[in-house]
Amino acid sequence: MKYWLMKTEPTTFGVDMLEAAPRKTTCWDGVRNYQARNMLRDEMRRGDGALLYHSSCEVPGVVAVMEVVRGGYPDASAFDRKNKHFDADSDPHDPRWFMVDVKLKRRLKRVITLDELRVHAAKELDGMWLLRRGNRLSITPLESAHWRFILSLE
DNA sequence: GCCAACGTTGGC
DNA sequence: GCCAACGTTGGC
Repeated sequence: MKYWLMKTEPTTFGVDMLEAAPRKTTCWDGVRNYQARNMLRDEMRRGDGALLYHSSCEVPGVVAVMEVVRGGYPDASAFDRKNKHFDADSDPHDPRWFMVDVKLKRRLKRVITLDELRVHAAKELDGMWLLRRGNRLSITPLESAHWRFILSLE
């Protein structure tokens, strides 16, 4: 079992919308980056843990714990002409983009902010993807020790 | 295969 | 809105 951190802009899709979704579950579609695609397709499995992170908002930070309830499968939004993430070059018989399903396990009691995570960047959270300079990947792996430490801050 | 131009991300 | 950092594109 692996752990992940998944970024989203709350104005586009945040924890409120996830909580309101049927069975508090959603497909995580629209990822159009090859590195992230490879993780979605090859590495993310049912049962993995994922932290939900809000970016580009007033207080960026970790807001919830999720579980991957379905491993990588083709991202249907790539085939939908009307979808913002439509990709004419993605062949349904050889899909280019993948997604997973995630379910909200619980909201954190409070937001664990980016600022707070940074405090520990050189020690407990050394090597964490999110804290690396210039990192823009929307899905990143999380070491289990980092997962535990972040949740211990709650 | 190089690399300049361009687009996107995301904190501030 | 600014801008650093990075990914992608496309001419050569």
